[in-house]
Amino acid sequence: MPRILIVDDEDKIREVVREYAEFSGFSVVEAIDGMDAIDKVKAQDFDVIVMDIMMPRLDGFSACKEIKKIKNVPVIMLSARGEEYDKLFGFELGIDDYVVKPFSPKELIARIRVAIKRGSSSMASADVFAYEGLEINFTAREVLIDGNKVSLTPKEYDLLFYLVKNINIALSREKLLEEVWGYDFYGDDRTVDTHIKMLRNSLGEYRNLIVTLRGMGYKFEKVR
Amino acid sequence: MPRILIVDDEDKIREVVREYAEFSGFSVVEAIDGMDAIDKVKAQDFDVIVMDIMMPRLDGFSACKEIKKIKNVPVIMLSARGEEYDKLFGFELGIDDYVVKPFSPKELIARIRVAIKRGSSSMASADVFAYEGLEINFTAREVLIDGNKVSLTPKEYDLLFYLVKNINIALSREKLLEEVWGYDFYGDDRTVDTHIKMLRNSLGEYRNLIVTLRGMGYKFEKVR
DNA sequence: CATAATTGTGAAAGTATCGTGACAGTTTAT
DNA sequence: ATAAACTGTCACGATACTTTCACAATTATG
Repeated sequence: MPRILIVDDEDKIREVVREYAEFSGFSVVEAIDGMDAIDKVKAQDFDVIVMDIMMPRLDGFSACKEIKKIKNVPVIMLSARGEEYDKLFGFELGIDDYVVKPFSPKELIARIRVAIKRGSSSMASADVFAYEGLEINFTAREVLIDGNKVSLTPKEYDLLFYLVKNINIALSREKLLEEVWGYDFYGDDRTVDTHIKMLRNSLGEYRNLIVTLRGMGYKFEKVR
Repeated sequence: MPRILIVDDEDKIREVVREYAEFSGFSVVEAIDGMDAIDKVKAQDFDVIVMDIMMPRLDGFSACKEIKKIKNVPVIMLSARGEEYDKLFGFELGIDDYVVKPFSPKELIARIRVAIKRGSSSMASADVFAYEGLEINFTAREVLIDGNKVSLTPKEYDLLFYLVKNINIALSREKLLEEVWGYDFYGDDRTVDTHIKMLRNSLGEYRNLIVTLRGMGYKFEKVR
């Protein structure tokens, strides 16, 4: 039986969702705000979290951010009508879906089903590059070396992703600056070098997948 | 920036997809039904089309059929819950993927990315010159002899690339200096000779593809 | 064949590029 | 507000590369 966590400070909302969800065959746990939700997530596993944005103590976005650090659970946000900007902001946080209040419980349940299905199928379309013990997950923005998560800085991610997306293609510093830093970056060419250096250090034993093309730039190369 | 065409008669659906897609770095064009979509496809190029099945005037399947006659664009179909059409029928029409409503925008974007990647997987293959055991890959800035990588210096690459790009064309030292070294090089003519020497050494058994034109210059010659 | 013109080549001097650590300015987290 | 993390720049040293030059080898010419 799929387990869902419903997070909202309004009793009435929780009650309605619980009713429909249980009728639809889900097991429901409630949390009253973001802090409460984080505690529950630490203690138990859920298949999906349905969370309001506006809540006392800790809002939905912040809670979502924290939760994603703990476990990768699909999160569906409940947003009040007219919170357009928030949609974009939330998507960045890894929010899977939005349901605008007032919502039809039937619709919410349908979306919960979609989220669960997607979550359990372990994301069939996960965009991943793998080579020996090196795994680069573009979707999750995650790099694993021998199963251990490597934490990269934002620029390191961006640079690595661009290099890997253009595997076996020679890339000049200018090209890299334009594509990774942006066309409006008017800094030193050698900035690339420094970040390549740090990226190589982060890649440890796989550092040599990034080859220097003297007089030209760099390239990510998959050896055979 | 990849361009996507979203075809749906419901404003709300188009709006949501547009928002997420634009945030994800896509350029979005909307069409209100199948006929509209066909007009747009005739006028512009898209990387992927997201289309509803149930629409007034011209439905998604018929529109897809027509569109495929015009251009080969990946098509993702949106089907309402319960509209369990025969998937085989759809794939026969060249439909690349199905997303069932209500969908999570995040999932749709992921599928759009996959479709684009698939579509462009037949991307311009690496720019390569090959002759017997000699392979010159311009894209990767790589030269292989019998499958083994040959490491060249920057000038050797540049010189070789220019020679090969102008295969069977006689090139004077002046021309080579101007094109490979740059118009602002004010050095000795004979510098070319030295680099030709080193390049020939690097090319090993294929050294004689570079032919000396006495009193003139050099040329890269494909025998036979 | 002798000579001049031209090209091949090795070595040495000169130059450029890259990797790196340090640091200051900035952003982000706490 | 303070600490921590990140970014961009710089300068230094090691290394790789380029250029020049002198001489050897080759080719053309009378």
